[in-house]
Amino acid sequence: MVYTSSFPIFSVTVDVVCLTVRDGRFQVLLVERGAEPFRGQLALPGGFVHLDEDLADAAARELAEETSVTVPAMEQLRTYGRPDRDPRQRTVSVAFLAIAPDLGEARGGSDAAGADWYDVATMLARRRRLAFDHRRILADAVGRARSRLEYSPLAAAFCSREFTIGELRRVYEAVWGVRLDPSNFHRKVTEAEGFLVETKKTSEGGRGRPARLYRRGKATTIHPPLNLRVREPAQPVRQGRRTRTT
Amino acid sequence: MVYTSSFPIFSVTVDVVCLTVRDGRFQVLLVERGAEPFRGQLALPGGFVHLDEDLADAAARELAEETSVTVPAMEQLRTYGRPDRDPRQRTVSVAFLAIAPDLGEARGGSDAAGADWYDVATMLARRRRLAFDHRRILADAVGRARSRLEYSPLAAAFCSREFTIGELRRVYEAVWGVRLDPSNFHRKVTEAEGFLVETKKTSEGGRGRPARLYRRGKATTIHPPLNLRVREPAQPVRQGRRTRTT
DNA sequence: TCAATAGTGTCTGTAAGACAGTATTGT
DNA sequence: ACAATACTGTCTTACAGACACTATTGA
Repeated sequence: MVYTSSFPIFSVTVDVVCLTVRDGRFQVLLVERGAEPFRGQLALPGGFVHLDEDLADAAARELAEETSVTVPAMEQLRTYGRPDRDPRQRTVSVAFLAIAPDLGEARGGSDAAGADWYDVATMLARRRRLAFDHRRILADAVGRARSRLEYSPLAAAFCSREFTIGELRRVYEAVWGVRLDPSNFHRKVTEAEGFLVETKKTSEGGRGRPARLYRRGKATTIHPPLNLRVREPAQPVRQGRRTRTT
Repeated sequence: MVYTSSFPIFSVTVDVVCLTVRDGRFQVLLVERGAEPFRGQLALPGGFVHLDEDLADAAARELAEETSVTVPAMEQLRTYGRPDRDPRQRTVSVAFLAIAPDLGEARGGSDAAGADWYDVATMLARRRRLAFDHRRILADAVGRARSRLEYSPLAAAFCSREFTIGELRRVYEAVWGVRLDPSNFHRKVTEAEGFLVETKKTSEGGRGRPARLYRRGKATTIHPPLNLRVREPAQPVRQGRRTRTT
């Protein structure tokens, strides 16, 4: 098929940064490219937007086609359009951020060669290569996710529908790469209006005292923001100066 | 000229939301459209991206062409791509946020029929009509600017190169639509590391005591965030409850 | 002189961090 | 019993808001 136009021709694609926390590790869903360019390299799932399709719909479709993962909602991240970012033709890519709960083992995608979860820190390491400008996109997405945790109930999207406060805390710890005080964390999130809804159930089979299960509340923003600050694993801050990021 | 492609054909445009504060009023730069569709209606400055042009460059070019305004930097806002947003053909528009200091009276654009500043509140009123989905874009931009004030030195971009703390405060008051306590504001911004750089000069010709002039510092984020809360004009909060947004 | 704006100092209440202490499970 | 995790309470300190007070100008 050949398309024609009297305006400059762009291709528009979507790329999806799908993040999760598995076993306390912050991970991203990547596919192995089955076609040129960058054949065989790791890349974010994504592809061309159809002419009659909304951007977010295209992102959800590509994610499902290539990885068989579906997520409840996606958030637009940023658009990447440097003239040289795709060697084939001028392509503008709209990136989306998706958050998935721990989905167990990786799924074979129906479309791409293979889809799997990878540690975010590893993929952001200098020497790792991702197709196109996907390393940059991943970095932007991680930054966005980290800041979203503080002001929005995003963390709950990393958990299954019902979760304990401990599970929620481990999401923060994995995404931020810090350790948090369990007591203070408990107080902050339970006092944040609309963030969590208590259920009558408790967890089972854990090592310690069973924990109450919660569901995500209706709030879309957290007031006041969690404003949690770091307690480094190696050197716990005991006394004195407040550890604000400076 | 006719372009051809074997991929679906999109047009890619940029739209610029250029905001300023003039006489204590929060305003946006709009042009009157000289061509169909939406001829004669108000719209954000913007237009088609050239094939070899970066998105941010296109935004700066269109802004300058249509309004003769230039700004030091622009920030990407969001991308709008609903299939029906342009009646001509499938168009994806990347919106940018630009902040300008008070530039005095409006300039005639060299390209569009006319460019002028309009009150943001008026243009966001329900009954106002802007071309395309530009009212939505404007609303998103205003939300972004409001939240940026708290965490970044963006407010200084609304001021000329050297400014007083009073001028800076009036930016916050205009953008947020609130009144702030001058003393506490002074303390917060002067204590925020890297936000402001003191000069030796003072303002002249004002009504009260001359104020020291400051320049923007090197910080790109403000630590800690200003976290300023509202003192309503009508009903000053004197005693008791803290006025956090709830 | 007064009005207006700039800037400093200080008090108070809220909330974050530290951490001790209690509760309830599996091993 | 002990380790592990969940949860509660309390002390201390940092910081936002209120506001009194001083400083310096123009009218």
